[in-house]
Amino acid sequence: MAMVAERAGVAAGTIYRYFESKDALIMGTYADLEGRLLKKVKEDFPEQGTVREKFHHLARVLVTQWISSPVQFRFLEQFHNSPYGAARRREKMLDGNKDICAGIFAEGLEQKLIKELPLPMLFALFFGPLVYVSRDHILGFFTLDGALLNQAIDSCWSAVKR
Amino acid sequence: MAMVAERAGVAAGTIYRYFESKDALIMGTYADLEGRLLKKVKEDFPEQGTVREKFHHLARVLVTQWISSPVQFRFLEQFHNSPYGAARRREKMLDGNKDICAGIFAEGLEQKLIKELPLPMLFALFFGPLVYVSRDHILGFFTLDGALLNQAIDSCWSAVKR
Amino acid sequence: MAMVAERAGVAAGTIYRYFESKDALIMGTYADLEGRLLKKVKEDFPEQGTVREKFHHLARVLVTQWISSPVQFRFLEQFHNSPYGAARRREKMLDGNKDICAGIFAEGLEQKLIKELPLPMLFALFFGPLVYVSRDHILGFFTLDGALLNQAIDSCWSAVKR
Amino acid sequence: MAMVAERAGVAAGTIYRYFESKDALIMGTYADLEGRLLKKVKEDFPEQGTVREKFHHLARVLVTQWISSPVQFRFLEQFHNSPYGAARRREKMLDGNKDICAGIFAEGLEQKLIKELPLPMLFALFFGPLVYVSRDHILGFFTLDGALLNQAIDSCWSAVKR
DNA sequence: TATGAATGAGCCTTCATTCAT
DNA sequence: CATGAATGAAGGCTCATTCAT
Repeated sequence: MAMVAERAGVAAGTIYRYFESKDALIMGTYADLEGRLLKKVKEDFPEQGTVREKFHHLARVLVTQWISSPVQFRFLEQFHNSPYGAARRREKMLDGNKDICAGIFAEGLEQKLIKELPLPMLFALFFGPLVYVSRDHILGFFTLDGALLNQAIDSCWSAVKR
Repeated sequence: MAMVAERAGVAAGTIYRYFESKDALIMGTYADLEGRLLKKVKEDFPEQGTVREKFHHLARVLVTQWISSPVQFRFLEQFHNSPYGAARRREKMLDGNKDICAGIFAEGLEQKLIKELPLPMLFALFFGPLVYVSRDHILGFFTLDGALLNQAIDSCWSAVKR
Repeated sequence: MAMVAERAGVAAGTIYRYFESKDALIMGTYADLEGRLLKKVKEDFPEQGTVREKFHHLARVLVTQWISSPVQFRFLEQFHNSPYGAARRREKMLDGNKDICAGIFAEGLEQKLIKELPLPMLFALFFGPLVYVSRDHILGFFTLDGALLNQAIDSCWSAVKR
Repeated sequence: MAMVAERAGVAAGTIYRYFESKDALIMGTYADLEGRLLKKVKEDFPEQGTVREKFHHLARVLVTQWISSPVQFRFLEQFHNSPYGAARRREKMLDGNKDICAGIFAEGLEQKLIKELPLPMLFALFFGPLVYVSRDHILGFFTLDGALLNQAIDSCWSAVKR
């Protein structure tokens, strides 16, 4: 909290006018980040395109965003790996509100284009590699240029498509 | 450290005779865990089998181990996500010592069975989903029975194979 | 201070237009409360009664007020136990202004009805038990009905009378 | 806690090896103090004396102790006025273990020497003035010499005796 | 070699007070 | 006059590490 305050150029106590606690700050920051990410996804979204095109769009936008701001990516990763990340997912599963990702999977399933597997597994197959690929790019283990990203997304598509 | 000492049945200070610091303890624990994991992989390893069979064996053993001991899985995950995990990988890349996983990929590449992509990317495509699938099983988002595990591994194989 | 402001329906800073500091607010609140208490004592005060009757009236009114509003009682108690309580008493001793309580004691002394002891000691003998009895009633250690209150006051009277 | 540590000549963290929390430190300190007080009461206790003599002994020892160490007296007072003091009393009432004070009251009641009133009320009548008298002596409102103390105790006895 | 008491920097949070608006 | 955002010292507590025994 001290570091956050310092970077924000305010005193430590000031944070607590805007966030009830450290946890609230983390949750709020996550929600904000996710919102901005999804907003980017919705821009130029190929509403009329094929499912495959939608997946490509989604994946490309996400990965592009992630690797363009490593600090945010680290934050998202850590959030997902924390108990709060798990809690958030559990909540999300309960309220029927499909988010945009789940929507694309649903469409793919409906059209019998992708495998009939539990949704979390489809997510794992499709997003797992994208997250790892982004991380390794950020860490410098290899360079993810446009061509490689395309191949990565194709591979993910291969994993989930029938 | 206090908890570790207590579980070990020794005094807090004793740890420091065996490990220079908390970090060293974590690194050592990781190395030990990884060693045991790889040992399990080597048991019944289909030395004479096809590359695909080797991948299947590797994946099945790993996932089985992971989900059979969630605490260890959490530890491995956290380690990989920490700066020390990255440091370790960097070191590994430098010394030419191929570990068993890299070996299988090398074999697949040699036989032109899998895509010609940077090794970290192949790892991401193959192991990313496996890790995520294991995590979601542990968190209870779905149940990974034998059939689903098979489909998961097949999907991962689809992602990396030519 | 934040809570006080909220209950008062004003902003936090507004308090400082009316009270110089938290301490001043506390002192002012105490003075107000004491004033109201003494006002109640003066209503129906048996100006023509015996000293014993005056003591009874005084004690009954005070205890009745105290236990009818536990929050105020807590405040008075805490105030008396604080350095400010002591300071206030010291000031009071200096200015010759006898308050109503001291007046009754003076009358009793004059009429040789009560023991010749230092005033603070007479106060202790008479009010100490009343405060404690009120506190224990509020805390629920016993129930102070009218009969018990009468006995309590009689006992206090026994303690100070010759 | 910082001040306690400093006075104890240890680092802040050291306290927590001996007391689980600030509350535990307070409770422990109180128990210790009370124990020492009661030990003093038991020395030279007139086991064969009359109830009145026992009360006199008890009161004299307590007041003498209190005023001989004002800091401890302040602590005891604050403790009794805190929620923990109330909680402690409640616990004590539940376990039948009569403490030495309650024992003397019981004896007095048995011998029909003191009024039949609820125990908390008898405590209030007898100890209330003693506490107040000690406090006022410590604050310098008057000087409690041996003679005055005797009169105070006699007065308290008058308050509770039949 | 093992112990475990001691350390102290650091953590999150609160709250009386100020001051530009 | 009132506001309320900002302040920052202080609070209780944790924990990796050290060192005399």
